[in-house]
Amino acid sequence: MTTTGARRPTYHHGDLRAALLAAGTELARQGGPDAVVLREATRRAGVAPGAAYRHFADRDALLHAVSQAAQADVARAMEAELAAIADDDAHGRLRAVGLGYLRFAHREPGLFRVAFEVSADLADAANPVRAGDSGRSPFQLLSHALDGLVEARALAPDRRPGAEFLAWAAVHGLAVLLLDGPLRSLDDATRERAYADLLAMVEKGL
Amino acid sequence: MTTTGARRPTYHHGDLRAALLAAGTELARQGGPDAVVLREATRRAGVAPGAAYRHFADRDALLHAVSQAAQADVARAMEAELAAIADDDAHGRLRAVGLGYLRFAHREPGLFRVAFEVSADLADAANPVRAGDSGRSPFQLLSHALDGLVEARALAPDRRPGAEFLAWAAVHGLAVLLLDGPLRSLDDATRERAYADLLAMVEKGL
DNA sequence: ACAGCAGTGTGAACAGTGTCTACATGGACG
DNA sequence: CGTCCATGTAGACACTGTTCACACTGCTGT
Repeated sequence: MTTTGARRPTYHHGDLRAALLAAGTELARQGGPDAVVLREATRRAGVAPGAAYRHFADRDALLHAVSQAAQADVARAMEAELAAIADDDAHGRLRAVGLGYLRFAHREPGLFRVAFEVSADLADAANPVRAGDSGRSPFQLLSHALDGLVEARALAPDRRPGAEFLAWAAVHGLAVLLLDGPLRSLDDATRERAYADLLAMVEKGL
Repeated sequence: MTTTGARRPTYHHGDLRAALLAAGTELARQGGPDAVVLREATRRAGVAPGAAYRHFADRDALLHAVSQAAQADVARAMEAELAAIADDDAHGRLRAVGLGYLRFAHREPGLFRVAFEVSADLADAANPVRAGDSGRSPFQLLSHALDGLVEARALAPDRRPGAEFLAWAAVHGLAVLLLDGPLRSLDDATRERAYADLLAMVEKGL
């Protein structure tokens, strides 16, 4: 997974860039952004530290790449939840993308942090479509679900372009608070009810 | 500001603990959590690196202390907004604490990040009252404002204990998205309108 | 087929970091 | 006045990101 997609030169290593990205992703999964240590990634790829600089300008560039891959993972999780919902159930579709987002944050806290705490990347999250990467960004999925809801019910006739951000803000904020906030240790049922309550609040408040 | 309050022994340095905390806070203000570098703090205090370990067990302990101080700053900012609102204006008081929170995040992004991105601290944010520190925590202020609103209007008769978290989630999420998200560079007027919109959404959705 | 070459990985080095240890110092208190 | 414990120092260690000169490798053009 997380194949770069482009060229596959098969030089000395095979595809070091992909190997470093995979190692970085594994580190991110276990320990969040700070755990993405360049030297450790090269170690796991069985390569000297300097080799990384043939593929990434910086430790930040590696972290950036891991972050983009993690954002794609979030989007995939959202789409998976979406798959079970009928196309005309606008209410359900909004709930699904929100749930996908929140559940991913709980299931993969490290990746989630890297996806959205790496500052420069959030700016990309709302951008049209990433170059090669296939799917939509998490923000686009949420925004699209909101569009559907607005069409289905005449929910907010004067819906201004910021409404999707407000919804995202609420969902993202709950995810963060559940991640390392006062609600960290919560049993599954209560947490799931918090998801539902928040999404209801968002839908009602828009 | 940020005086520890307790003993002031005037040993070699005077009060190194406070000096380190001040230096750490300044570093946090400029560069967020990663910028809180123990050695740099000792350098600014004019002291050897090892000296810090007489007052903080860890770099993490220093960061933790800076985080608590920053949380107190957030609370102060919220209370400052609250001061201009009449006691019986429950609507206005909820808005005020939310605005204080959001405006602080924009004015002091580095401190805000340290206040709420340092994982272990968020758990404390909701706790009753911190040991020596005078005022309320940001969460308590928000929760209190919500209580007022519930009393004033029979807003949510079956208000479950999680409602304040949902409101906090929405406010916090917007703050984060505005900090290093796609809305980063936004003119002041638009940003303030986003604050108002979100708080309206929260109030309507509760 | 062979020389060249650009892409790729190596090894050693540098500065900077957190952290530990043995040692020095100086103010407080008997 | 003398002792002692809290405080600060010096130096070391392991680790990090980053850079440099160098070595290899496999494709390219003649």
